[in-house]
Amino acid sequence: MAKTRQTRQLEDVDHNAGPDDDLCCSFLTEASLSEDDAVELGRLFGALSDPVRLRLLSLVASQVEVCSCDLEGPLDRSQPTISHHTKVLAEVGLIVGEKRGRWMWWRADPTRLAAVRTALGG
Amino acid sequence: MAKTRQTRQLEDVDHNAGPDDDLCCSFLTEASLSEDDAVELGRLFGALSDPVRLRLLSLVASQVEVCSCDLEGPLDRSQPTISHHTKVLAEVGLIVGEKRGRWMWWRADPTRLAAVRTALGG
DNA sequence: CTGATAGATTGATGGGCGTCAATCTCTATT
DNA sequence: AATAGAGATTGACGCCCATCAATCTATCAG
Repeated sequence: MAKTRQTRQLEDVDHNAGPDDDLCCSFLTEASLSEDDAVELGRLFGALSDPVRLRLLSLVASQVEVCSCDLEGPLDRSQPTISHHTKVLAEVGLIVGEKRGRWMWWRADPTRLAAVRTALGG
Repeated sequence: MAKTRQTRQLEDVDHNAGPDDDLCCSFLTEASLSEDDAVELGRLFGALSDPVRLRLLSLVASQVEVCSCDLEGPLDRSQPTISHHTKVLAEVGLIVGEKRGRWMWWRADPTRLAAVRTALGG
């Protein structure tokens, strides 16, 4: 820490953001992000930080619905790996799955993507 | 891979995206992301996936300019750790540094943030 | 020149993540 | 009931990352 410069403590926020809450309105460029919001946002960006997951999301988002079985080929990854990535994306709400018969169908949640965009200063 | 479903190979893209190119126009929800774009975007999101870096960026972006020495306090991290995080953010172009005298001053690059937003489907 | 300070770099450590083989569960088909 | 296929789970392996102490470099004050 320096001596003659403006500083700003964050601390003491008491911000009880629920588990997977919608990061309400955190405008990254407006005020200092609360610690909890930062963790939540970080989780979202973490889910987006893997190239395979990004292409997976891109595949799902560019169609109405995509079956898990149709991801292994284009993404060139094993079945367990695909299952892992869909799980990660689903856990942060970027995609939503529905099991029909033997197949798992995935849809993108545009609301969630928009939330990320907003957090970035939409 | 399944049998009776639409598939789409990506491969053979010959996409020679430069080192730290501006991810031109990748609209996540429109077409399948190229492998190179996915790697580049992933790097950006990776830089944003750490809560400390998000708060750091938030601190910098909410002001005209912030000195490194004024980050250790609010972020509650050691000097080497702050230096590491600023480096990561600078490497993907989210912040830009300028050394003046003994101090390092950081600015956010709104263009870069906007690029991420666009890639998300702005 | 000397001492002090801001920041970068290095090395070490602990933890998390991407990947796949093997296995398990569930569903549909015969 | 038996077989086969789709997806989830587990365990293991290698790699990357966040963190800090120690050190190095550069800049200013005296």
